[in-house]
Amino acid sequence: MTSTASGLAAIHFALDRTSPVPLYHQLAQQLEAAVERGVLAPGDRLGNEVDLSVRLGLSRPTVRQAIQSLVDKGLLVRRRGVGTQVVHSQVRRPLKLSSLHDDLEEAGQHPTTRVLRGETVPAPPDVAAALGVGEGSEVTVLERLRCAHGVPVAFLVNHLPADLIRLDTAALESTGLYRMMRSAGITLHSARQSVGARRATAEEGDLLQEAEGAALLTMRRTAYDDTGRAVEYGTHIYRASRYAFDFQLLVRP
Amino acid sequence: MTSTASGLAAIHFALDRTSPVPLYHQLAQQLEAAVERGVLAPGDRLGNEVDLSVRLGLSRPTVRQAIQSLVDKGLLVRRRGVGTQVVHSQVRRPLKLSSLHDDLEEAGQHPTTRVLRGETVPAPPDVAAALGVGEGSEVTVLERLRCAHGVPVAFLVNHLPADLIRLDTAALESTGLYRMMRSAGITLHSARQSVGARRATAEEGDLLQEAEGAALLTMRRTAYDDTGRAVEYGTHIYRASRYAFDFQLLVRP
DNA sequence: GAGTGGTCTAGACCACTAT
DNA sequence: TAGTGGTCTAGACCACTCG
Repeated sequence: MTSTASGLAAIHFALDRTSPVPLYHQLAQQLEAAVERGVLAPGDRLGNEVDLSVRLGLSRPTVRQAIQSLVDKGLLVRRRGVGTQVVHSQVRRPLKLSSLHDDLEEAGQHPTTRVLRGETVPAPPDVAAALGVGEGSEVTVLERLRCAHGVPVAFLVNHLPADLIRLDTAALESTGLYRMMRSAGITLHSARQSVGARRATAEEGDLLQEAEGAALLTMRRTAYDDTGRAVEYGTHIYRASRYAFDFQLLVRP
Repeated sequence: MTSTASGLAAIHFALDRTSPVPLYHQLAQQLEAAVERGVLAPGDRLGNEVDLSVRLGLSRPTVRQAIQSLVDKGLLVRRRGVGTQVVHSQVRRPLKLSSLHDDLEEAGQHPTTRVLRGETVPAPPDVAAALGVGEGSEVTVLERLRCAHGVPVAFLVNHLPADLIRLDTAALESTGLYRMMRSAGITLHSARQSVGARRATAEEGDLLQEAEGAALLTMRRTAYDDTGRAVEYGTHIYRASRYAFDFQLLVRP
């Protein structure tokens, strides 16, 4: 064990028991940071939960909880009788409730949004069905044009129960709908999505600067909060020539 | 507490300590079954981990582990100071490494597959890059036509390192590629996907019984195993008129 | 056989929510 | 204030993998 200085041995872990952040979470964050910074290289073994817990002055279950959270993220792999290893590279950002705004921002495309329409209307039948509200009850309808580098990328139509959030066009243009919902105290739980394709109508072509009949990606989504209440229904179209859904899946054992 | 017979109280849990199946997993399965059968209705509280652990003769961490696994699945929601509740309906099948074969089978569409091509060839540059193998090294290439009700739905092209599995056309036509890989001892870990759209070429139209220029859904996927090794690279096209990707996302807190 | 993760126990104290 | 989940401990034994 004197021959090689393993990656883990070189790491200094700083755990603060007075912090409100749970110990297992502090440990997980520092392990993840070590992986990001390359201190722990892909394939490196983390080895021996017991030793690690002794070294850190934590109980083994706490150390396990930290490691498990990174396994769930796909960053580490545990194998019985073998050990825990850093996963080999390619794993990053798992599929989340993807927001086009965030997607483009991460890709450095400086997205801008123009709100074309934002008002409260009686729910049409399809929207009422998707949101699980009475037909004709009040819903907020949003139509937005998302651009990157000044070029249209997507046309987004969203419907929300009218009592959920207050319409704020300025905030919508700068931060995106999901962040607004989050800061309005809505905790998203899950969403159903359907991704398809079709050809653009003449109007859609005008809007997105595509020819009539061009290929479009379509996405329909209904999002639910903790309580199972539908909080958003979106029907979006994307220029297939400029946008694709890109994501990572993790296989649950 | 005599006024209402709560759903949970009526359930008989049968835990077998001699079984190789972990106790927390047995409990999770039976709780899940109770939700599926409607014994536990959406909104029902599961309440009180401590009482439940006493009643079952389990420790609280074990009960927690069972509940946590169902929370991770999106079936239950826990809120501090409140309790644990069954999530309100709409949650089901989370996004997994989706296999078109399984998808269609679950939808009752009786899929059939015809292997159009299956051979070993030197890896072309794009395939070599995606699989992380040397250009020109041996890879297995598969071309398959997937049909439902005798009508073409998708054209699937897959590349795999040649040493991974043995080509078995019969098995491929009956069980699908992912099951074959699984039974060959390959444990999938994650995959990167990109979903887009474009218009069909004349050849693609012939193959899929669509007009030239029809909208197609496209999917590119690289799948990795435990060790981070790329085990499959697929470039698929789907008839957008007959197929859409349908899935459920869970938001991780 | 040695070393690893997987499971399980029986407690403890804390933080949050509701009333 | 009572009740809930959230965190944490200090052990124990088992199952699997590898040399």
